Amino acid sequence: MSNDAPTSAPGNGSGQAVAGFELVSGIREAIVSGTFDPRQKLKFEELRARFGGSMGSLREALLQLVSEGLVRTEANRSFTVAPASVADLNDITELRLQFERQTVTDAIQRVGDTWEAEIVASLHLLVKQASAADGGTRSQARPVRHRRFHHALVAACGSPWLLHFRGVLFDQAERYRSLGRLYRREPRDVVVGHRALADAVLARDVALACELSELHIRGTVRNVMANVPELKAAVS
Amino acid sequence: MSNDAPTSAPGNGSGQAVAGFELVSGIREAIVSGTFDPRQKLKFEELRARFGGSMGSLREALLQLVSEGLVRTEANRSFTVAPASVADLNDITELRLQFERQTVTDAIQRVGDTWEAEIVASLHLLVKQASAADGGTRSQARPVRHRRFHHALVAACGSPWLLHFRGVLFDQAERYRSLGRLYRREPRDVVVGHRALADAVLARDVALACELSELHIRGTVRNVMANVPELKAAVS
DNA sequence: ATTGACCAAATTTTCGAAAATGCTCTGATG
DNA sequence: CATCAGAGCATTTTCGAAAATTTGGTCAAT
Repeated sequence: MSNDAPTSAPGNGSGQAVAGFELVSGIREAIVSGTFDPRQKLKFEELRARFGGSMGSLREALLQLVSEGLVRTEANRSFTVAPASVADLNDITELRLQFERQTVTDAIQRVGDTWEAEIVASLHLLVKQASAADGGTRSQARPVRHRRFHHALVAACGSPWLLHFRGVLFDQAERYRSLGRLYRREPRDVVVGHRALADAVLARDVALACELSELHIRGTVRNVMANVPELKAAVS
Repeated sequence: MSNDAPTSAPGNGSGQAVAGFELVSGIREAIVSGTFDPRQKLKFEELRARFGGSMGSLREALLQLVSEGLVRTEANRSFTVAPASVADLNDITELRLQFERQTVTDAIQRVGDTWEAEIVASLHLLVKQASAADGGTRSQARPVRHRRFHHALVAACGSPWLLHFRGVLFDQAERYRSLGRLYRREPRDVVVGHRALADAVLARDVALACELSELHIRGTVRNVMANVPELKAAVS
């Protein structure tokens, strides 16, 4: 989906990259974008045909995705795509609201030049690519830039671990977001909402930033719920 | 250290086990207990001598530990033990306090028979083994039972993801706890504190349970800070 | 008709060697 | 004297085959 540093938990050093990168992002992309259905069994043979890699590499990639929560496995049994459900989405959403509030508030209270610059820069990239009707590159780069922008907003937050957890949930949400995009006709306007959010943060308006954040998150959820047929009825 | 289901992120199904279990817990134990120092380089050759396993298995185990935050790695570079620092401990502690409050409060508000039973049972195991001077089994089973008890207290909480994050931090804290035990002469009294906590939860006393929780966590931290020489001065 | 055991096929897990990559020491050059 | 390039060494990463485990089906017994 778009991790520059896959599932690194923060101790207090910097993030890290892990081998088999292409594989991981490839499979993640397939899961997130709905190419593989929830609960589907992931056979090594198939994966190997679609993406390259040997047994070991594939195994590592899948294990990585397990730790991200996109794939499930029991000992000596096969790997399956993690199920998606309304209950799960609700859980993720409520926590996201909480974490986003906390990190944004913290981040705003710690001023920083490079931090502001990164917000402006990532926003620029996001809107620029939203306006370009360049379909090919768009579908690929879109989640990456979206992720980067939202990360920039809260990156100055003082707690590496809270930042990490926020990131995990953001990625999980990306899966549901992507599901929503799949069933939608006209693309939502990503520019105005994000620009307002950035302005609020740069203006150090905590209350406004929190409110816009909540609106943003809830809006996404509402959209997904309305557009994805499987989730309307699906329980488990 | 004591995961029954290593680093499984919760979607909404159940937890999962992953292969190479012995290896993972073995290395984790070595890191948590301080056999391997923070920032130490983990050479495959050494690991292979101490624990069994082939290249691939070891690699998988280490990758697993990376996702747990106990090991670091950069692409095509070696694995190292995650650094430990005061800043990290403080971050973990603050979040733990928050998550523990939330989960305990939630759990108490959802009554449940099997839940109460599990609390009583796990507490029984914990105190029973605390009184036994059976050193051999103790050092092995201690963290497992400790973990199980604290998990039982909050297991009824409605949010799988919050429960997951709480667990991650609990395990991280176990590393620092273990560091503290290493340098301490007489063992702390684990019985009274835990029994009081259990009583408060079973009596549905939210305020008291939260307070005792906070005391418990802060007490651990204070102990670690006071007893571990490396952390007194260590910055990075 | 249902249960239990057993065999065969399919799939996963493990393994150590081969290939690739990063690291260090030496020697040469500005 | 400091810096840089190259070769040799150490370590990691990748790979596909062998071993181990699960799954599904068949047959006999209750």
